[in-house]
Amino acid sequence: MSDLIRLLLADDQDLVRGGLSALLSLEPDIEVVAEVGRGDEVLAALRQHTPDVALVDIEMPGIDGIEAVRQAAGVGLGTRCLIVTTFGRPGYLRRAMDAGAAGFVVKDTPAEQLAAMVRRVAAGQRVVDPALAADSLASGLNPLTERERQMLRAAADGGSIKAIAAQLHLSAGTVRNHLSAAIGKTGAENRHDAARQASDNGWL
Amino acid sequence: MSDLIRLLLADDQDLVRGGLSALLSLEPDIEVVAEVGRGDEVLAALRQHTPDVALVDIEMPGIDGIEAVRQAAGVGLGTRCLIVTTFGRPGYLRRAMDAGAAGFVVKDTPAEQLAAMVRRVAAGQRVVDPALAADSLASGLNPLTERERQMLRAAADGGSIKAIAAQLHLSAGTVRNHLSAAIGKTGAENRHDAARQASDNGWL
DNA sequence: AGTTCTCTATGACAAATGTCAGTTCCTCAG
DNA sequence: CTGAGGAACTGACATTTGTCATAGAGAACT
Repeated sequence: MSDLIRLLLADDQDLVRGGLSALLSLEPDIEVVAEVGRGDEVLAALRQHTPDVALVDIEMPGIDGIEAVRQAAGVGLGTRCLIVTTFGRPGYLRRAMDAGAAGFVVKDTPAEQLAAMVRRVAAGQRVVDPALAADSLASGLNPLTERERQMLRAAADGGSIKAIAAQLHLSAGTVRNHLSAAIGKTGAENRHDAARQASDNGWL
Repeated sequence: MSDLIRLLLADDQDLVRGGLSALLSLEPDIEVVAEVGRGDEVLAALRQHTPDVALVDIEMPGIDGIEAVRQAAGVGLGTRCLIVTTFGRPGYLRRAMDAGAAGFVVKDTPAEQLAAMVRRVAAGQRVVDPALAADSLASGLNPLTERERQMLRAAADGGSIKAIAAQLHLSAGTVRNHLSAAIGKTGAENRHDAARQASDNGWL
């Protein structure tokens, strides 16, 4: 067991990444060995630096942080991934853990606790925000089919049903049926409401 | 003129605030004298600590950062405010400068430049992201009336026209007319599209 | 082989929505 | 005082949207 934790930082906001780097570099037992600003740069950086822990944001250009973690878990480099995100959406937590993340914290966690969480993840423990874990269990599994998620993602841009149908190469009637199903499952009033709720739950 | 810049940090995300604090504390000529996590705590902290510069996020609970800057400018404490935000929306920049901000930067600014910007603001200069300034000029003034903005804010939650009418104590027909006007002004297809576009421009 | 689920699609119906024309009231600049 | 413009409202109209019944094709599971 090494006494120095080697860390990779992945966050698209330069100022936030730099801040976290400064914060963690204050710890004597943590060394930031690499920083990336895009999800699709994570895997290459992991291969090059083989850090002990990767701190990964979800919202990033390229691929999102959860996909990046999935890729990292697939190649078996042994890096343990800690998701750090702005939005504590229940579905995010579940998807992150399914993808092989070792931990999940939101960005309004007290700054003093971050280093402790990194150490726990490095030591092989799982770290999860307790309140968020409760939410995740309460909100249940994602009830939407893949097709319904596609419809809601397209609907979130604000276009008409005709536009969505053209975008997905389907008939307008089919789009309406899928959206109607999604509205029913989410308990929403209309497709925009449904898209918002599904997004808030991290289902898209 | 003091050789030590005394700084206030206002950001609702504890991890980001802590990171920025660590980042700026590395600079020998900058001292973080106070941190707050809500917009409505800014004014009291300014009064208590009278810092030279305040670094203020826009998205915060209580009141937003732009309103906090307006309050700060109103009482004439001499603190110069630098807005630091996630979203580089044209309307935000204009509103921030109107409120009396001394500078405006987005969170994907390179971390190494932050201290330099704080120094420039402390020295009495104005600091504005050039690309954003161009966008702001190109996008023009907010074409929406106060009433239309209210409608769009309410519509963004996804409710029906009836729900919006009840919320604002208006008849459904009036709400439809205002929304129709807003749709026309934004060139949107429907009210949800209009709400999204107005929000992206920082008009709400 | 049968069951179940998803995806696709059509047609019909009711409700919600967007548009338009026209009116009243109020405020503010000239 | 007058005119311009915004806010509020009504009624009428066409379009869009949400719902439902129905149905065939394909995949997965028993």
